[in-house]
Amino acid sequence: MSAPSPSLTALDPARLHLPEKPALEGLEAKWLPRWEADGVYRFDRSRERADVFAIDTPPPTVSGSLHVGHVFSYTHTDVIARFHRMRGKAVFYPMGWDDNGLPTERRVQNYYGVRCDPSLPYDPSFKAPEAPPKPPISISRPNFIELCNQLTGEDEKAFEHLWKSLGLSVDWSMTYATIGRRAQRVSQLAFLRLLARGLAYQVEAPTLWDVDFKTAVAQAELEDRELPGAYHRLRFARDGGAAVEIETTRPELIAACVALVAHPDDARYQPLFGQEVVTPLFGVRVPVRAHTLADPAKGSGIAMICTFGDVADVTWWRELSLPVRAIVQADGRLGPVQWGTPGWESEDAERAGRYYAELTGLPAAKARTRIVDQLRESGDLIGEPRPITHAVKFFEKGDRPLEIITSRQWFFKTIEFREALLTRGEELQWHPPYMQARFENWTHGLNGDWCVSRQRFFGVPFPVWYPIAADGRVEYDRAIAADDTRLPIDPSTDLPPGYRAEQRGVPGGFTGDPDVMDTWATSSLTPQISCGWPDDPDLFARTFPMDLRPQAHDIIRTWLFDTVLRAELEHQSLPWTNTAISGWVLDPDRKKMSKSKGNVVTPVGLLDEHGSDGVRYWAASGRPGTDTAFDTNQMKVGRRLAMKLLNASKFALMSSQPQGPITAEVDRALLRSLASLIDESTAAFEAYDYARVLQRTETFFWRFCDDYLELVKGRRYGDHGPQAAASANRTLTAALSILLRLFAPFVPFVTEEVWSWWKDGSVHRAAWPVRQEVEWLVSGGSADAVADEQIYQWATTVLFEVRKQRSEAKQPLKVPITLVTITAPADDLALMPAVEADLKAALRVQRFAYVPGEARLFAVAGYDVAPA
RNA sequence: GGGCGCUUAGCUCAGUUGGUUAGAGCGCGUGCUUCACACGCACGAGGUCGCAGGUUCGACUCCUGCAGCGCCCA
Repeated sequence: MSAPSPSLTALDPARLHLPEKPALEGLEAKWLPRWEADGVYRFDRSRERADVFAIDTPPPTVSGSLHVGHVFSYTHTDVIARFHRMRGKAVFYPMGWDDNGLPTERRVQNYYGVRCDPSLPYDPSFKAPEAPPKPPISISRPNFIELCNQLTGEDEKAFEHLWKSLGLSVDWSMTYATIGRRAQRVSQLAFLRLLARGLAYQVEAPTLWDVDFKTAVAQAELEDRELPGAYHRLRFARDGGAAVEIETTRPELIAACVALVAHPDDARYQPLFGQEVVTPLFGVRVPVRAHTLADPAKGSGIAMICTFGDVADVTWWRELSLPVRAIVQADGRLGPVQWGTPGWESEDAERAGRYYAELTGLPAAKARTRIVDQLRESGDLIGEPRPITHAVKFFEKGDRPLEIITSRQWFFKTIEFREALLTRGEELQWHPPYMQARFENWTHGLNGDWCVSRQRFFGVPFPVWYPIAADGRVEYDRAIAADDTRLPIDPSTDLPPGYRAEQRGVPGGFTGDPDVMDTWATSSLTPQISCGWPDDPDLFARTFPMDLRPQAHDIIRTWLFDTVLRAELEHQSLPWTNTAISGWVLDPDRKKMSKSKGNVVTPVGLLDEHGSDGVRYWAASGRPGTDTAFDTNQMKVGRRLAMKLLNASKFALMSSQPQGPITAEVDRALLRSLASLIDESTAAFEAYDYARVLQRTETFFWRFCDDYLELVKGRRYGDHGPQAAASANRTLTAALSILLRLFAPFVPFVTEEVWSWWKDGSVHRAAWPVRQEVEWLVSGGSADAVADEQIYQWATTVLFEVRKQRSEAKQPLKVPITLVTITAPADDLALMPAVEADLKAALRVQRFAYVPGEARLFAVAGYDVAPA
């Protein structure tokens, strides 16, 4: 890493090696191994916190497919990382793999044709079948986890290959996996610390439940899906009064009804509050209650409360202190009920049992169909069901609507930190700023603590056991925590302190917690995992809180929120000071690209076809937060830019002697405008607006090629003497040095290639350009600067006017123009002497003549067409 | 239902505190093998800036309403 110095823009002729014919092909293969061998992106952990730029890289789910969206957003991060590295920061840029959880389990099941059965013992000789058998074979949990590790290992290789090909400047020596030993240790330790402080707790409570995966899910994993349904109008009998009619979309839950509810201000139902009604079919007496959450405009304005049909039921149940009458089981089927026993009292238990027997064991959807027939037959269905479309809550990866099941689950306290989290959201610097609203929306809308246990297999286990009482009852409220010096542990194989192996699962012994943590319970600790908490306090002090969290906007409610929460709980601080939110990649129809839509493009082929620099160019032109259309055209443009860089650089360097003081007005003007570009680019980068830097630099570069290079061509070849050439040559080398460094974060391969022709060391470790580099070369006050700028502007005007006429006359450039007569104000004409020689050469004009006048007129006398 | 964002040339997008005639690239058209580059060069055509009001000497830009698209939340 070099500091800005005059040598950066200087040329050592002895060092220069120009290729005959520069090419883009093979640059990735040439530079990737060299960067790795030279440790160009290695983090220097001797640097103090103030000199470190720490990035909390999103660990991709390796079981997901490689996606062009990955390429898009990870390029943004890399561009920022490279900028800060060039500015002299020690960039802390590790990569992680997020491989635990459902996506991996699903993939392993399908890939190998296996199912996990935790009751089976480990089979050390088990080998995965060649082809997935049907039906799937059952294997033990340890065997299943082996397959998970095997497959994720392969997936990680594919991801690493992609990232490297893309040119991410990650320090690959710091890679972690969220299922790795260190990540397990950190998440178990963090859990135990929350447990000790009472911030982690377990409770038997209604929990969102996926009936296919048979696991609890968190609020953050919900999504609404529009589904056809129907309102069923039902009759509830009332002693000595007219029946009450309610409307419900879930009549199969009548047996789970514990009350009716209406709005306290609803005059229609006010007389009923406190009275009892009787459920249809099952004859259960339930109270009519008042609650503001009941919507008078919805249905008949009075609803049945079941335990539990939806999240509103949970609220009513809790706030109105209602009993539990649960019928839906973990598998989504209606469970058996003994009518007439305590909790299941009925006016007519025999009749209730008869109806219910036909429903027992049916999945909810089938039970609904059946009960509608029963209701029709009993006369309790008023009219026919009215079809509607309504939003139903699903697990985002699930296939059937969620149920709400009462079960024992671990929770992290979240709700009581709502205000603190909102404050953190204000402290965090959002790029773009409006994304903070997503965070606030979500945080305001939280309706419960974070359920972190999952009834899955491939994940981080809870490091606790429970004693088994003499009567065989598991004593959940006496959890035995693991010794935090021994982490990570697996309670299904490791022993709790003071117990022997043969005491597992027997009265007087113990049992391990069977669940694993929500994948986000580990992923929310990526700052702690990568920064060395708590085992490497030295590294932690140099990197935490980190500088940047890049991520996509769709996981603000999960990854970003959870990470802010964990840092607040453990460190009472933000985990990072900035977050850069990237948009999505949209297909040409402006739909989000996703696997399920089948419009995904595999990125590896793109890199081969357009070159890494070309693909990066497209990605980097997408501003933070902005969805960007997938556009191979832009990749081609990027590739063209890279090619142009090769060729223009060759020109700038090929006849670069002599070098000398910068004396020409246009040279000074060019360099001064480059100084402005440096200022603007640096400011934009500091504001995370990398796309602006690329766009401005590209525009400058193209003008540089089309106007400046053409203008000085004759002069630099010595047509006007060595001093004039020396000025042009020094300008060309300086401008090239600065432009290469401005482009380096975006197109790292081609800039490194060109840099290597004439400079030592990597351009990616070279100092980011500063205005001072120009000022070392160009003297003169602001009056000179204005005059030089006018001359440059005038030169480009003449260039344009004469080119236009040559184009209209359809004359090739090799045919000289005999005479151009310029009519213009005297002020303009006074600028000509400074650029006349350059213009004559660039435009092939034999002679200029000048006529003072009001309007600008450029008259081409004729072309000196050589006789055929 | 609440919130956020977007709407500028055929396409993809710039347009920083309101200020001459609204820009670029791609695509298109017409030419050009010009000794860095045909993965090139020159030139050209193409837009009443989503709609309707308002503020202002002046609005793509600020305000209000509406519409369409997308996303977040309930």
